Amino acid sequence: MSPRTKEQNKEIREQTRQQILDAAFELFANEGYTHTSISAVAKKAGISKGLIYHYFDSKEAILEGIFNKLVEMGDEVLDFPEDFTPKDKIRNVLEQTFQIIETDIGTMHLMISLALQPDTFSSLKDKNREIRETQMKQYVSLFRELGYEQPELEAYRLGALLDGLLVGCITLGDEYPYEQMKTKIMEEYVPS
Amino acid sequence: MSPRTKEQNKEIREQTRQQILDAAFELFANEGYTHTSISAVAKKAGISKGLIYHYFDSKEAILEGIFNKLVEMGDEVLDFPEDFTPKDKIRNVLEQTFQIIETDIGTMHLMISLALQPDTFSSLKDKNREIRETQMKQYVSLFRELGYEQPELEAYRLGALLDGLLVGCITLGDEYPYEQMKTKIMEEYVPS
Amino acid sequence: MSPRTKEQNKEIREQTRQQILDAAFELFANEGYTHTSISAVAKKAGISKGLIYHYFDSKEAILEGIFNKLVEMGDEVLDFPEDFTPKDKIRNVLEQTFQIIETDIGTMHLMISLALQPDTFSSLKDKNREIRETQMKQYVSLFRELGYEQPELEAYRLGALLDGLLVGCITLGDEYPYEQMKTKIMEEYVPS
Amino acid sequence: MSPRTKEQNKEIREQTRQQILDAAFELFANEGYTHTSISAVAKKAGISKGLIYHYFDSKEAILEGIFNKLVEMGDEVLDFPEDFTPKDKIRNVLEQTFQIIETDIGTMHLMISLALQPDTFSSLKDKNREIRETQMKQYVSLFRELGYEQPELEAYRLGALLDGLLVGCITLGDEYPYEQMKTKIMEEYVPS
DNA sequence: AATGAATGAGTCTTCATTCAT
DNA sequence: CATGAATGAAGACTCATTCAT
Repeated sequence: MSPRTKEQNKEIREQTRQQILDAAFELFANEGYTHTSISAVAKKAGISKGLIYHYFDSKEAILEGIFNKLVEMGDEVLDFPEDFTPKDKIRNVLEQTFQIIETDIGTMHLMISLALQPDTFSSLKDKNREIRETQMKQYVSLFRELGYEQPELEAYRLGALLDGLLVGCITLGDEYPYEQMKTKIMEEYVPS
Repeated sequence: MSPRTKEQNKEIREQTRQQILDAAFELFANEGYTHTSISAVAKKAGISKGLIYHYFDSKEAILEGIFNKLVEMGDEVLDFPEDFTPKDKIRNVLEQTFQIIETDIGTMHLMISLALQPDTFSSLKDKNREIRETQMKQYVSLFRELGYEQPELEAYRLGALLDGLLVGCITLGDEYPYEQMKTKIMEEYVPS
Repeated sequence: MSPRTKEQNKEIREQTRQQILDAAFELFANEGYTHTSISAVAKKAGISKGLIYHYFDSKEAILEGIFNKLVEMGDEVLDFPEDFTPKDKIRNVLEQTFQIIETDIGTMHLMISLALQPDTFSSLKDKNREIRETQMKQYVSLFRELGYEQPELEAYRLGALLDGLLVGCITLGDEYPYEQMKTKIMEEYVPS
Repeated sequence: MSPRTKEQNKEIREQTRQQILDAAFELFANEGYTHTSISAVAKKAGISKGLIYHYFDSKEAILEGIFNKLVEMGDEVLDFPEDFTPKDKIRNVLEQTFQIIETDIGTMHLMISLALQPDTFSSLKDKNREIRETQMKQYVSLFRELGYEQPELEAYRLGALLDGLLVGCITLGDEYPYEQMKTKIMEEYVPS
């Protein structure tokens, strides 16, 4: 007799949207963006192809949706309690980063491969650049607090080391001496 | 009227093959593999579409061809005169690597993006993995010669640093403090 | 809580129906029938997509609804006071026709483009044909009253002239010497 | 052994292109542009869907191709021998126009319906407008030669009459008193 | 060795229509 | 009476690959 309430609709929308995002993320991460068809996303999400366009304007918009989620994730890394000493902070940052690499390697893989793809997606590239710069600023202020002589350069160095670690993990997988690298890096920045 | 000699034929073959490879590389690097069509490669190489299939079985085969060239390029880095001291060697390796980053950033971009693409052809992945392992072995023996305690780990560490440097250069471009990083890394491994 | 009375319902129905018709007409006229989506009509009418299907069986049915309105409009042209002389009548017909062209060019544009569209729904074509025939009959009796020798043919001639005028206005817009043509036609049929 | 000669290719290209144009024209004219799918054109032309895009950039480009042919057709009407008297000329123009209406009503139908379609195809509209203006200029010079007082207006009047005739033929078909109208118009402009 | 016409499967996207609420 | 989420068929267009010459 009566239409769904606005809240019901909102809930449905939110849920379906998330389904699409989840399905798309898994496929994009595993098969690559280009090799994933909208059909495949729809099938994985258990909905019709057409419905996807009810929620996203285009295939690229889905990607952006995913990216935004990732950005939110990344932002969490940067916050830590106020009473942390600089040393606590850097340890914390490193631990959280390792954590992400360990649990969300797929996410990181998707992010870095998108960032390095030569073609398309300039919007994503800009966003990625932004993320990196934010992160760098955090690192810089950290190294400054720690009394490093060249905090800026140190920030980039740490960034490079972590990016390289990620690249290694992705390309070599289990053959990469991840644990040892982790330990080594930790000792380098947070000598026990 | 006179048929081409076998040598002439071979020469022509080699030349055409190289034309295709060059055209494909430039397009793959600038536009991305997926966004580059065989037609475009043919046009850029100045030959017909059909002819490409006389030289390569498929689009993927062209990519492999490119990759092989890159591998050869990489191998050159690893050779140096016998009379080099270990310190000379590491300096030389670093210098050559920086050289490549500076002059062939496009090449490196293509290589790393292919290596990280989730959907990338497994054959390329294997080859890429191989390259990396070869490189690592070289690094290891170098660090061993230099008397490092954990030569293996140091090798991976250097690899990570250089990969990360590359990622930085690609994503941030001119905004990346490349020169300073270069100096810093040099001083770290080859203190003057 | 109190249910709406039947009359209220009827009123609402009529009003909503009209809203749909108005919205659809404007869009069809400006963007073309094919390029107008039901969604767009719903949005413009300020109602939901589904509701449209309570009032009309299909997109085509909306078009028919519009057409019917147009027919009614056209019928009004044909009525005039009984005490008009034949000359008054023909002047009146012409004036009203010009009036419509001036104020409702959009309407006329839609009508004629629908009438000429090859694929147009046969139901509309029949209706259109009907309209034209009715009009012709009116013209015929007018020219008969006026004592023309070939009233039938004159009717078709006038019809052609007015249709052609319309086509000119539509295709050339402001560049069409509408006012002069109007004067010329008036003088031809109603010499002052 | 050897590839097709350039001439062979050109011939093939020309022939296939024409096949597509013919098939598309027939379908566009009978079913309407929008209702005709590229698939249908391909099937009618006896070729694959993809091949169409080897010859035309888009569906609209096919339409433009057809239009250009039509324009060429129209241009022929405007040429007549130098020794014609003005009266000969106007008779000739009218006769040729009637000829086209009689033999190529489908063509005329397509042209006028495209010109009146509210949406899309501004390029076609411009071309159509151009055609009309060229025609008008011819008419004007003709009426000037014939000594009419208002050659410009007369040109538009004749244009309107012929457009209206066309509209009548299209909408009423066999029921339209075409022959009588033709005679009437001829007598009006070329009194015997 | 070389050409480019031809194929057809696959891609993203749109939209009239239905249906649960 | 009213909503808008959901469907699915259809459409324009792309492109790796094949093949006759």
